[in-house]
Amino acid sequence: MKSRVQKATKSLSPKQMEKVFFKVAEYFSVLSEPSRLRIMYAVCSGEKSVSEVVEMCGSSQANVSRHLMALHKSGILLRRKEGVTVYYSIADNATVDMCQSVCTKIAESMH
Amino acid sequence: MKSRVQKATKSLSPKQMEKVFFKVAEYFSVLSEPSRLRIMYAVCSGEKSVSEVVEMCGSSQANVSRHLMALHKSGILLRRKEGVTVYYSIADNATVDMCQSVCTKIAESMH
DNA sequence: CAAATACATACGCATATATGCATATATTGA
DNA sequence: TCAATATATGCATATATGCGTATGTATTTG
Repeated sequence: MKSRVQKATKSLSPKQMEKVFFKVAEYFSVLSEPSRLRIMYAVCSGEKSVSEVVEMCGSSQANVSRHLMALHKSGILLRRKEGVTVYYSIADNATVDMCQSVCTKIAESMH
Repeated sequence: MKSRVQKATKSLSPKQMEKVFFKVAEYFSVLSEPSRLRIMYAVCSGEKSVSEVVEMCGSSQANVSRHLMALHKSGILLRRKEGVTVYYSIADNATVDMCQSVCTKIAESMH
C-alpha cells in the first residue's frame, strides 16, 4: 500500500470519489466561519443551551441558533430538547481534536 | 488541566482568540471546496506541475491555477518554479492526514 | 525578435452565505 | 386562555466566492 490516502479511497468509483469530496468540503465548510468556531469553543467544554452559547459568544440569538442548527445538521453537534430549552453538545470528540490541532499550529505560527 | 482545548488556548487574550478563530476559519475555508480537495488528492501523491494537475482533475487551467495559488497562499502547498513550469507539493503531511481522516469517516458513513 | 509553452490574473456574472430585523413556534406557568 | 420564555425561521441585503473567458507575463526555442 502506497499511502493512507490510497487506502482511504481504494475501491471507490470516480463518482463516489466526487461524492466524498463534496461531503468533505461541506464538512470543512461548516467549520470555516469564525462565528461557528467560537460556538464550537463554547460547546466543547460541555453541553450548552442556546442561550448559554449566546451569553458566551456575544452574538445575537438568531445567529447563534442558526449556526448551532447548521452544526447539528452537519452532524458535528448533537441536539437535545428539554422543555423549551434546547441543548447542544459535541457529537464526536475527533472533531474537537482536529480543530484543536489546527488551532495550536496556527497559534504557534502567530508568535 | 481540563481539556486539550484549554491547553491550546490558555494565555491567549480574547483579541488573540478572535484572530486564531479567524485564521482557523480561513484554513478550513480553503479546504471547503470539492475542486480544491480534488487538487489536494492529485498533489498528495507527489509533487505535480500545474498542467499535470489540470490533466488529473479535468478542470480548466485557469481554475486549477487559481486553486493551487489559494492553497499555496494559505500555506497548505509549497510552490517551486523551474523554468516555465511551476510545481506544487504538500507543505505538511498533517494536512493530508487530517483530510484523510475526515474522508474515511465520511466514506464509511456513506455505506 | 517572433512564436510557442506554461502559468497567472483581471473582469463580469451567477450563486452562496452571513447577518440584522421581525416574526413564528413551542412550552410552561398563572 | 394569556403571558412569558426559549428557540427557530422568513426576508432583505451586503458581501464573498467560484467559474468562464480573455488576456497578461515569463521562459524557452528557433
